[in-house]
Amino acid sequence: MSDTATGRGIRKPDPEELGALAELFHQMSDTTRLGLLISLLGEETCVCELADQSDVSVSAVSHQLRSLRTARLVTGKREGRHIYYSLADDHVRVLVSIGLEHVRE
Amino acid sequence: MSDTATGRGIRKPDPEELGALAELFHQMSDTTRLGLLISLLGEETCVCELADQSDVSVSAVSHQLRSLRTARLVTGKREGRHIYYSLADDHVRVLVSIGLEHVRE
DNA sequence: TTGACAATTGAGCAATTGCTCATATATTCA
DNA sequence: TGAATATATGAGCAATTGCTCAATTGTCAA
Repeated sequence: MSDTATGRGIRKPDPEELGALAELFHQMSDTTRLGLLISLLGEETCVCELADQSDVSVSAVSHQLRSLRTARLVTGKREGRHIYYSLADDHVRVLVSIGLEHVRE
Repeated sequence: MSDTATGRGIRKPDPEELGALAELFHQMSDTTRLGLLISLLGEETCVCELADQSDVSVSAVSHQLRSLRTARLVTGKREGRHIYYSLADDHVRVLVSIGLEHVRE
């Protein structure tokens, strides 16, 4: 069997995958970005509303959304003056869910 | 229902939980620490062997293990001159697994 | 066109991070 | 005891980070 290296069926990542994985967790490691992601677990939300919900400036939110966008964790679509952001896929939902389970136990 | 705020059954974390969650992901956001955690997905391993497997110094590994220990992601037990580290619980395994799924898709 | 609102962007700065190097502690064995 | 090995730790430094502030772009409506 090829995945005994890590036990229980996880194939050890090569350096490139390791870097990408670290980057994924890095995006979720800051309270501002993590808060944005958690807000987006619900419905798609515009920047100004995200800024209201968190307690950081619109500018700071926009900077962090850019980071999340570049890392392909969120996507935005313009509707008139507003840009509505949403989660790019469902992995974030699962990661947050497991993470919270850990933190709350 | 109380968990619609985030959709699909995740209750929104309070600020303290948010901080703890960010800290959890922070521990996994550095390639050195993440590499250590992934090494520990297999069997418990001593510091010198962890240092061999990664490509950082023993000192750097020890520093990062301290960080992981403080965050309660790993535990160490001494056996003679060696200290064998292992994962504190199974959440890391699941997080790495889901994360890799995301990165590899 | 003009004004107001929404969002992005770049520069700059304080705080944090992860390493190295030197030193200290712990354990075993001769 | 003293030497050798394993690990931990503190200081210090370069690199990174996340914010603010000011300026810019995009969109709508009067």
